[in-house]
Amino acid sequence: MRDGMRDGAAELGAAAAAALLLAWYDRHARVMPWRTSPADRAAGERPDPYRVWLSEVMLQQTTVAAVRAYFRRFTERWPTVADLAAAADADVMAEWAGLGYYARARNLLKCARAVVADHSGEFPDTEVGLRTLPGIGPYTAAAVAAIAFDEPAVVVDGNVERVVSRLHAVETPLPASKPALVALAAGLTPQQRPGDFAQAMMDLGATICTPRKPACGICPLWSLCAARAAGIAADLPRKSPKPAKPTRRGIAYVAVRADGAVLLETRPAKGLLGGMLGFVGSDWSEDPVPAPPLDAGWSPAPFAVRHTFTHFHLELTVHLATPPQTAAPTRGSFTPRDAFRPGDLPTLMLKVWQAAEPHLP
DNA sequence: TAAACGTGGAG
DNA sequence: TCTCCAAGTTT
Repeated sequence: MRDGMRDGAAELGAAAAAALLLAWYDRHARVMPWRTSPADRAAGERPDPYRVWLSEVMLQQTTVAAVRAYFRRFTERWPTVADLAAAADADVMAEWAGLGYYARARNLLKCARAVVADHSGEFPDTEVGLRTLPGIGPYTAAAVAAIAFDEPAVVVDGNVERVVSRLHAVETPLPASKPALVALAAGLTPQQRPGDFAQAMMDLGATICTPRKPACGICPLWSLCAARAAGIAADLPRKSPKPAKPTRRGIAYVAVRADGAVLLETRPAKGLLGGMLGFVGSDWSEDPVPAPPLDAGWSPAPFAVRHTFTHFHLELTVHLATPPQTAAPTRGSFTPRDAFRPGDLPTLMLKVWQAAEPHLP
């Protein structure tokens, strides 16, 4: 059984924290293309669920600075979920190129098509309903429900984990502490303005309650923060150590015909860079197996391409060739030079192209 | 539960 | 150079 008096005190503290945070947000909310201002909402304007969803997916593990340009291009090219659902896969993957975590783009299309096919073109207006869609997990479902539909869902991202772990001085390391942090966040979440509250928590984490050197001196929750009082704010949240990254190697084959056509392939829909355009190559492993896609006078390029993924370093050797017009590759196909936009490539492949291009005849 | 899954910026 | 980290989801 829970202690009624202590619960009452905790509720008062939670209400105070939410009120302080919302007051701070009203003065300091950052302007972003996917947000409506409190003033606009007071005038009756509602956030567009499509834009809220699109921004939240783009923002998964990705900085606001990186997302801005992509959000603008996507919404200009595909203004509604129906427009996106009707887009060609290759166009969406190309537009996402460079943003990373490409499963998001694949699921983005699946989700848009599911909304059109199964939900009459309207996003479900509850956390539970949203959770059933591809690419929408616990965080995104709660965020869209709160921001677009005013549902008091408990929104917990990395910012909220940090803010809450400090506010309550939770010393258990992540990810073990996650359930406790969600419970604490639930206790803070108000019934009124849940969308603003969620965005306020995330803005606070992004601008004041930062991972390193938090600006406790100007924090609206200063007076309520247990970690600040204990002098350990900068040490929280504690995290379990991460495993070291191994180095893998591979070979990329860059073939450009005399007419300028470039050999490219669309990568398999699963796995690393899945669904993205790229150069044909070997596997990536400790001991890669060469796999030239056609008989040609391949010559090793005088450089290597290094790239680091989430869980390993990659060192690519590049082989160059200028095959005849008649060459028939076993993998990929030759793309006319004027149809090849290097910007459609994921960053690793763009690095390969930028390194190889000056060495072509 | 843990591993897979990108990238660019900050310190 | 190198580690950490950013509005996580899927398998």
